[in-house]
Formats: sequence, structure tokens, C-alpha cells
Amino acid sequence: MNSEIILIKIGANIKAIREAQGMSQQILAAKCNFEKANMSRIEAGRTNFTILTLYKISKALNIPLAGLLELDE
Amino acid sequence: MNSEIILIKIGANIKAIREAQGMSQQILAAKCNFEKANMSRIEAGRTNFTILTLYKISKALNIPLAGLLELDE
DNA sequence: GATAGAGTTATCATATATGATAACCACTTA
DNA sequence: TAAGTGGTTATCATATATGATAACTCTATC
Repeated sequence: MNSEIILIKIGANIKAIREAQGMSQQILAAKCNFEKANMSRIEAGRTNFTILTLYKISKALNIPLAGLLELDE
Repeated sequence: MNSEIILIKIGANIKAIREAQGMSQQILAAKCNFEKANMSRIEAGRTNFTILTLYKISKALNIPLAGLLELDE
């Protein structure tokens, strides 16, 4: 699996979990203390984000860190 | 749990898994295509590394991505 | 058709990850 | 003692993440 795909898959995971909670990108971004545009970038797999950004998101979604990285590799 | 601790814990996870496989930092770094000094930085929690770096390490250790992020949060 | 909410994209400045190199310490072994 | 292995730390240039802003589309609702 190449790099682009990894980021796209993880972004899709985040989006799916967010939507399952009925939360908007706007709100999720706010809980993470950044702008919705940045969340869009992450969910689309358009940035190779860091562990701490992943952590902020996991906290905001109230799920364990590892829960965002299911890739069926 | 604060940011510093997160990175230190994940670094410790990587180190523990690497050692369980009897692999040196040198070798693991080589499998990831970077220098041992960078692996040392990661294992010590001294850098907020990216998803793709995590992915390289998970591939090199032959474990799923999520396996590196167990934090008992 | 005007307003508002949700999401996307482009752009920018700034901070920091990345990859590399080199110097260093500790330990082992020839 | 010297050489090799494993790991750490500092430093550097370059690439890119981050956070913010603004402009835009689309959809729904008033």
C-alpha cells in the first residue's frame, strides 16, 4: 500500500467516525483547536499529519488513538 | 495525558517491539530508509513524527499501524 | 433570492519534521 | 589497545505540517 493511499484511508476513517457521531468538520476542528479547513485537508488525505494531530482528533472523537488507524492492510 | 508523554509512550512502544524482535536501531532505521540517529530521536519521544514515518516503522517491524499506538489511555 | 451551514481549495507565514553528518559514550571482543 | 556495535545528541539545510484567512460551491431553509 503506498503513502497516498494510507493517508486517504486514515482520513476516511476519521470522517466515518466523525459522521457516525453526527459531528460536523467545523465542530470537530474546533474541539481540536484548529480551523475546519485544516480538518478538510486531513480527512481528504492531503497532508501527512503528525502524531499529536492524530491525538487531538482521537481525544475530540473520544476514541483510542489506535482506533483511527484501522487499514485492513 | 499531555503531548510529551504521548510521544514518549509511543517511542517506548516502538523500542519494546523492536527489541522483542532482537533488532538494532541501526537495522530498523535502515529498513525505514533513514539514519539511526533519527530512530533514536523517535524512540526517545523527541520529535512529533508523522503518520507516514509511523507507517514506515510499522512495515519494518511487520506489525499493523495501530499496534504501535497502544497507550492504555 | 437571500441567508446560513457544511465542506473544499488556495495561499501565506511560521514552526518543525526530515534526512544527513559528525562527534560522542558505553560495552564487547579480538 | 584498537576496532566494532549500539545508542545518543547537536547541528544543519530543506521540505512540509500547521494554523489562519478568504473565496468558493452546494444544499437547505426562510
